[in-house]
Amino acid sequence: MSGSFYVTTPIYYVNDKPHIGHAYTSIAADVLARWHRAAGDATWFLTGTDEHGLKIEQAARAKGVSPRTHADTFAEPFRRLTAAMLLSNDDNIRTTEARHQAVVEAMWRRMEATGDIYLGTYAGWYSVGDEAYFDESEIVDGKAPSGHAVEWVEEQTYFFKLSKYGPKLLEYFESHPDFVKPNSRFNEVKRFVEQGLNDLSVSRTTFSWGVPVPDADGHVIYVWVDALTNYISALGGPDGEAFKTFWPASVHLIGKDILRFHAVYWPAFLMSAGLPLPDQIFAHGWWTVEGQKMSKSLGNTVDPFDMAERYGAEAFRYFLLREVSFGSDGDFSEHGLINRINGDLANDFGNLVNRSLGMLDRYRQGVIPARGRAEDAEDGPLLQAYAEARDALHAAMGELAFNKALAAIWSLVGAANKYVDVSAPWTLAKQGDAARLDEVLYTLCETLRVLGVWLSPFLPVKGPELLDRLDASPALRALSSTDTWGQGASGLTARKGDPLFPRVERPAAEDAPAAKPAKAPKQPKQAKQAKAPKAPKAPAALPEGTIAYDDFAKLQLKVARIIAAEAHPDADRLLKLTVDAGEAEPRTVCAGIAAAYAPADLVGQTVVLLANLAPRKIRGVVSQGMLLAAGEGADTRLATVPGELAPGTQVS
RNA sequence: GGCUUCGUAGCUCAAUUGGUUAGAGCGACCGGCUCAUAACCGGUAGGUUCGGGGUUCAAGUCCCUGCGAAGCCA
Repeated sequence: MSGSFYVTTPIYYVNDKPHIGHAYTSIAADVLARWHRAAGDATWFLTGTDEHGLKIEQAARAKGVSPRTHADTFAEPFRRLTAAMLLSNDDNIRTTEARHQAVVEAMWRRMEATGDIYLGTYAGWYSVGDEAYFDESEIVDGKAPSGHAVEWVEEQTYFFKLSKYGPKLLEYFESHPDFVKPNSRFNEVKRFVEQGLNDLSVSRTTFSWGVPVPDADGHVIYVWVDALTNYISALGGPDGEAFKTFWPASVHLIGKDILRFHAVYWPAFLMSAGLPLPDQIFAHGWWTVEGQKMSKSLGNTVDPFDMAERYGAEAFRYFLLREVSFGSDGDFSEHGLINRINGDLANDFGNLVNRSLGMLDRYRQGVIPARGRAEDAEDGPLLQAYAEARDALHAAMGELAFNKALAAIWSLVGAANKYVDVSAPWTLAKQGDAARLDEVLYTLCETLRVLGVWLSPFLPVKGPELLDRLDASPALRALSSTDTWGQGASGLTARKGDPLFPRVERPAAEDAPAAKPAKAPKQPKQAKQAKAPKAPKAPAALPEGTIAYDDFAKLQLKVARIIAAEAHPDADRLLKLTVDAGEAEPRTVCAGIAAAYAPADLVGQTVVLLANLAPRKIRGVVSQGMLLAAGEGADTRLATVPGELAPGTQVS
């Protein structure tokens, strides 16, 4: 199935810092690019920055720097995204580059030659914030629908005969049912075009930071003509070598906010210029953060650099693509991220690698054995899981269903963990059944190899690292080497190594959600309530993490007396305490203070108990609360209460 | 205001052209194993499929209506 594959992200507007949305699009594009490279396709992955426009010009002026300097400064973090998110982009175009501007000019001339550009007068309300004109009827309270300020502008501008392309676009949509994904978005586009298109004003005279209109002093080419053209200017334009190989693009990945520009304007420009249209435009969804809409004013934007640093870029990549279906909105939370890391990456996958290579190491000194004796009843389910996962994975990648692709891969991880259980290599080793043990270990190594290949596009460091440990040759890393079972070589020496994905500790504050207080009203409502009344109030300048008194009041802190203490039966670091909190029954509480206190020293101490913490089973003992303490290890000290306060007394 | 989509187990989501006892993951509970990263495997958990009405031999799956949410357009 090798051919050519060209994937793009939007060029990111440099008036903003990179956030989770930018990272998301780029990561998705990266996974596609890596997948297609592994499949042997000639692949090109383009990202870039949009650096023109009135907003940039004004922001630069406000800072007293040149637009160029401003653009340079703000483009830099976007370029760092490549290293931080482990992107494999082949190019990173900037609209301020000469190679781009030349192609924009060429595009203009082509459209002009077709007779689609004419000079006219535009009068209307212009919003700098939206970079768009609004009709009188759209103005709400003297402002743009977005709330941005507008000003009345009358200017001579060039127009593009967009109206002429309505029928052609509809015809094209009809014959290309996969042109826009998801389908619901395609429907929106169709409806928009069906309503009739107005000609589009495609030049500006109100600013100069852009590509000049050829032979028309004072006119600058409309930002979207400029911006969209990046997809071909990066290929050298219509006459470029790369253009011949890679155009039309296989897929433009975009956020749903810029769908119309990509699905209506861009195709119309291309038609006018006599160029082929991209195969597909895929609009993905938005991320909310901890249930709330992401916004600068709320200060809850997710910084991808921060996430990569704290949890690893791969874990972040995995979470974003696994958590929701591409095309739907999703919610980002650290709680969810940690669940994915610990559950999927550490427990399921990482541990599978660790236990498998551990046994190979122990029983075969790390040498991947030749096939031994198969047992259909035991091997069958795993081989079937492999075949099903393989087919599901290919199907899912074909439709950009990354979450399904990962689910398919994890179904094989699950089957392999079960296989270890059922085949019980440790028993085979004890019994000396070498032929069977060989087969089982080979099977596990082959599974790991397949997983390594499949996961490499998603986990571009840990995937190859696993293959390194398996001593896999380049041929054994190609996607095609996983098309049929058993291509993995015997006789190679594998290295066990450290756990691929260590479990991450949940921040103490994160623990609360485990109690799961029946999540009351749904997010959107909360968001609105929180927003409407709060909006006028500037977010108070309180330190991050500040809580309201009400939040504190939720904690039931009580004085308690320790009436018994003993070592926890199944955990070295814990003590099992019995405390009197002034209630009918004494409580059992597990505390991680074994290193600091001997049980006998504790009886009779008066301490502080968090009494309304959800009970939790800790290594087999149900702990009904938590004692306040400070310090770590042997330096831990319980918070004690001097004197003789009665157990049950409220601490406030 | 018009149009579109959606509302399924505590949470996130599945359910071929309407068709047998509505599924999975996470969480919870119980049990098993010991190779492994307090990991892994198994089992259980009974959700009026938002409410109401209708079509049909049969509806989560079609129609009407009410409520709620989201999106596009004006």
